[in-house]
Formats: sequence, structure tokens, C-alpha cells
Amino acid sequence: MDRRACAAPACLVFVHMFYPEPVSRLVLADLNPAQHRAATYGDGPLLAIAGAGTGKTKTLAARVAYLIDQGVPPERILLLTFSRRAAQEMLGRAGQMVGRTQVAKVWGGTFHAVANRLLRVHGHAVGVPPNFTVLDQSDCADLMNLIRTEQGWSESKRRFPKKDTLAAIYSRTVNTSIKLGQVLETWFPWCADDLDDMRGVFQMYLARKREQAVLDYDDLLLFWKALLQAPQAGELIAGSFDHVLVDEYQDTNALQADILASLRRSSRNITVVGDDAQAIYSFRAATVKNILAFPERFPGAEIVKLEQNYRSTPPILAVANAVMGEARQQYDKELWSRRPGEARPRLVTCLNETQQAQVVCDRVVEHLEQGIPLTHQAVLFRTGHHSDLLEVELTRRNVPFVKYGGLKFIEAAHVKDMLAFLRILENPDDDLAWFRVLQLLDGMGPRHAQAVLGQLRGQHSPGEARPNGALDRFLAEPVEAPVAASKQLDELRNALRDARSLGPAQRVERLRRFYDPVFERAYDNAAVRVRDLEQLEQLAGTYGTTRDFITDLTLDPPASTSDLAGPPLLEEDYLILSTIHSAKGCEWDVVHVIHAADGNIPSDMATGSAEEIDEERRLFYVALTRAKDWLHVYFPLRYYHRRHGRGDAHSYAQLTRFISPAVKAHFELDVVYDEQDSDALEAEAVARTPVDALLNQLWAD
DNA sequence: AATATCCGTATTTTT
DNA sequence: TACGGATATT
Repeated sequence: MDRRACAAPACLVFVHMFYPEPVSRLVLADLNPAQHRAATYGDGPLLAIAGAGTGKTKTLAARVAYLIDQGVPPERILLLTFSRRAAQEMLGRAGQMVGRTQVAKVWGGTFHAVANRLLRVHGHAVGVPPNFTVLDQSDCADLMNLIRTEQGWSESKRRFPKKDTLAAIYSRTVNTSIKLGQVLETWFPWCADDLDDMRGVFQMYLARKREQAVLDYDDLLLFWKALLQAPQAGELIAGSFDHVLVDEYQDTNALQADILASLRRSSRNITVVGDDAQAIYSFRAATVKNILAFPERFPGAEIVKLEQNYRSTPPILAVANAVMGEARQQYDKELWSRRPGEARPRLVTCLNETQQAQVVCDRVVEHLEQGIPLTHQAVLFRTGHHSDLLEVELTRRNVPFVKYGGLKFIEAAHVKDMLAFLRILENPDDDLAWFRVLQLLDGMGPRHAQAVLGQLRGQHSPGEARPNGALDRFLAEPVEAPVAASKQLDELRNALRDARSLGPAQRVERLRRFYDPVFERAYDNAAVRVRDLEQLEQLAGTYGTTRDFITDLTLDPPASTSDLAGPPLLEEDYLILSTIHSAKGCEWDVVHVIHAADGNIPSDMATGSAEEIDEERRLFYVALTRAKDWLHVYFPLRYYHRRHGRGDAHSYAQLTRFISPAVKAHFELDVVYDEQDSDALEAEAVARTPVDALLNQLWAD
């Protein structure tokens, strides 16, 4: 049946009379009044404030389905999400309502992925060639470092910001659209003296990127914005979407808000969904202002609030609400739930990190025996390495797990190497890729690599269009290089020559024949890493072009190595370990939050300002609200310092400040160590220093 | 003189 | 993983 024929509601009723049940009816019957209002809102701007677990995904999915059902062509719907996973989830659900083939045409993905897609087609309008390659954050930092070194800053006596700081400052400036001087003053005051020199570095950074046809993450957004302002292309792109929907709007930045405004110059159909209480990405220049100012930027916006929580039991919500109730800024919503379940969240005080790891393992297994599979349980923590000890313990006990966040597949040196080969083939002007590849050869350090690169580029002064042909030149004529490298240089030449005419998977295969021997000498645990390369090769096989393969890999990197693993592994049951940031939008039956100590949550790195602490509080809130039925929060009393071989240097932790006495009252308090241990510990603490004794009293209650 | 190599140490969160 | 600093190698 052709649903697109029935555009008007009256027509739906008509269909209802003659067909068993029109799809949109089925969908909407399931929604509460607020969700229904959001899903079926007509034309014009719509702001949905959706608290944690209030069925946001369901509502947005229903809205997509509803729009399609109303006759909006799916390819004229743009759904911007925070991650690829979120887009897939939402479109998957919408697909169940109106059919997969329809939904497959919807433009869905992250801002960056959509920008990439548009720029491949329309980039010429803003001077972006279609074969551009994308720099990830560490590539940017590397490029900054290259310039930094060339400028002599690495040998200079004067302190000058390091590459990561430079990249962070640059990105912050771009994403906030604030002048460099003010950015330094506000967020990097210790670098304020370097303003002028930094300006020079950034100018060179820009010039380099342009001549190499590479874009960094920020460029994707900047050029998308520019594209929208270009006379013809802008009109064309803005006009090609009837509806724009944005998820997690609280975590978008000024640049993204500008893009949306440009995108909606004529049509006013825009839906944004978000929760100001869950804003946790200000370090990426996201600003809650976007969501707060939405009604002003899009006058006449309808505001819908989703407050009924379907995820968590009342006792879990009570804790979460109590934590947010003590926030400086008050949020005018409070979640409530009708879900059955009385199990109170548990606050587990452990002696130390080791015991914490053991108790977490114990409880995970208890829940497993109770019938809750590992995949329905998650351990959440503030930073990637917080799970180190736990990982060891889980491995020891043969509990399989998958870790999200932390060190990613794409950041592994050998994966970056392979990607660099592919980047050369895709975009021979990508000097960063050349630089990396050349240094893999024997006797080739930064100096020689630079020299070879100079030869490949030919005589060329900055700013001047370069003759296309670093790769052609490399394949055609020998280069001057250290003797030690000459044999490998020939092999590299052959590998690149052969690979050029092959498809993605065959390319990786051919390049590996060159790379594997190099790599086995370069890295110690080569055996483990080889598996990654095999997986990379396999993954490449699922792509039609190398271009798609490598951009996808940089824009939506697999969150964990197991993302790449084949079906057999995925069918197994495994525990989820995740940073709280990566846990956004997810939910589990059982959630274990570990390291709930001040210094970890809030992180020591983020206690500089009241705003930062507020964000840490929201982060803790996000962690708590991931739990459906059981919530365990763990707190180790004692932290050992980095082992220097001697003694047992340690310090005493304080329970996170976000669990105040009032909040604590909502918890079931678990003591998992002997009273004796605790007494001994206390005595020791008292004896050690008066300061520790004071601290000790603070949590002694 | 220019690189390569080894060692110890620190590292927030991510598109 | 990347760095700074030291030493070894060409």
C-alpha cells in the first residue's frame, strides 16, 4: 500500500477504516501525550526537552516514521545525531515502523559525517577537492608539531605550548567562534604571552592544510557552513531538506548552531531534542546556550517536555534527582517513574582499588547467576585508565568484556601506519601520511623523511599550486635517501604501484606484504597487532572505495576493537566497560559506577572553576541514570601511588562531593571489609598525619 | 653532526 | 602512546 498518497490526517482516518491498522497509528498508540505531541508536531521549530530515559530515541524515531508516513520523502529528512551508533539505532526503529527501504534514504549521521558527504559532492563550490583526506585529532597535533619544530620552538629556551595544547587552542577558537586573544585569556591564561607567535603557527597550519588538501574535524564544519553561504550550492543544499532533526542538542557548539540556522533559512522545520542536565561536552566547545537560546533563534518554537522516565526504578531516580537537586543551576524538571522495583542503589565502600575490582567482579557474577547476561551490565568510570585494575581481575577470572572509550583501535600506531599508506594513494598531497610512511624505513628519521618529501614535491613555494604528482614522481624516479633505506624504498614503490589499481581489501592485502616485515621489527608485541591488521583488511572488504573506507574510519572509528570482530565473537556474552562519556544514550539493567572518589569524579583536572565542577556533576548524573534496575556505586578508601618499588605510599580518598549526606541517605550502605581492617586502617590514618585524620573524620560520618 | 634507540614517566572526557 | 633526556651509531 502506498502510504505516501495519504498526506492529510483525514486521509489517515479513511485508511484506518479499510486497512487493518495504518502504521502510524500503531507507532503512536505506544507514546505518552508529550511524546505523541513531539512525534506528530507539524511544521515549524520544535524543542523537546527530554530527561534521561524518557523515551527520547523512541520519540525521535517515531517522528521520523511519522513524517515519512505523512508523505515527506525520506531523502528530504536530515537526522543529525551524536554518533553513528545513535543514528543506526534511531533509524532502525523507524524502519520497523515504516519499512527499511524507506528509512534507508534518510540522511542520518553525525554533523561531521554529513559534512563529509556534502563536501565530497559540492566541495568545489568552496574550493575543496573531492579527494580530500581527513585529519583526526592526533594528526592535527602532529602537523602542529611539525610546524612547531620548523619554527625552532622545540629547541627554544622560551616555553611554548606543546602540540596537543596548540591543537586544543586552535579547535576551541574555531568551535566557539571567539577571537584567539579572548580564548587564551579565558581558557589558556598561561599561554596568553604566546599570542603573536601562536598566530603565526596557526597561519602556517592553515596554509599547510590547504596545500595538502586535508581537512581536520573543525574544517568539516567550517566548510559546511561556508558551503551553505555559497550562492548556488547553499540554496541547493538548504532547499533539499524538508525537515531537520537534531539529537543531543545540548552537546552541540556555536558552529553547529550556525550551520542549523543557515540550513533553515527558508524552511522553518527543525526539531531539536536535548537535556540541559546532561550537557557533558563543554571541553569540545559545546554550549548549553544553544538549547537555551533555541526559542529566540527560532521564534515561535513549540516546547515539549518529556519527564516520565521509563528506564529506571524509583529508588534509582531518587538518587539521581537528589544529586541534581544540589546543582548550582537548577533544572526545572524532575524525573519520575512508574516502574516497579524497590531495590535501593548501593554505595559500596572498599578498602582500596584492588578490593574494588574484586567486589565488582563478584557482583557482576552474582547478577549473571541471577539471570542477567553480561551484556546487560556495564561498569562506568571517568577516565580510560580507571578500569585498568578491573580489566586485570576480569581477565584473571575469565569474565569476557569489551571496553568503550579510552584507547581506540584507530589510535594504535600500526593501524595509523596502514591508514597512512591508504591516504597516500587517495590523496598524494597528504604530506603527513607520507611523513609517517617514510619514517617506517630503516635509517629514515624526521630529517630524511622531510628531505625525500621535498624531492617529491618538487620546487614549490608555499601558497603556490603544486603540480599534482608526489605519487607519480615517487613511482617514476628514484629519490635520494640513506643507503640503508634504498631496498625498502624500492619495495615501497612496488607496493604502492601495485596497490594503486586495486580495490580496498586487495589494497590492504598488497600493502601488508610490504608492511608486515617492517612492522614485525618495529613493534614488540607484533603477534597481537597482526590481528588488528587482519581485521582492518576484512573491514576494508565491506567498502566499495578506499575513500569511503578511510573517511569512515576517521569520522566514526570503531569504539572498541571488538566492533571489528566477526559475528562469532559478538554472539558471546561480554561485560561492557565504558567511560561515562561513551555511555551517553545507553542503558543497562545493572550499572556499576567505580572510583566515586573526589579527584576521580569530579576529576582533578576539572575542578578549576565552578562551571567545570557543574559539568562533572552532570557527568555523574549521566552515569547514575544509565541504570534500569540495579545501581552500585563503589568507593575505594585508599589509593596507592605509582609503585616505585619501595614501601606502600598511599593516600586516603574522600567520597565524591556529589554524594552529600543527603544524597547518601538514598543509598543502601555496603561494608565489604572486616571491621578490623577498617579499624586498623583508621588507626593508621590517624597516626600518619593530622590532615589525614581530619579527612578521615569527614567520611566517618 | 645528524639520527637512532633506549628508558622512565605521565596521560580527561571525543567528533 | 608520546615525551624528554640520555647514550649509541652512522
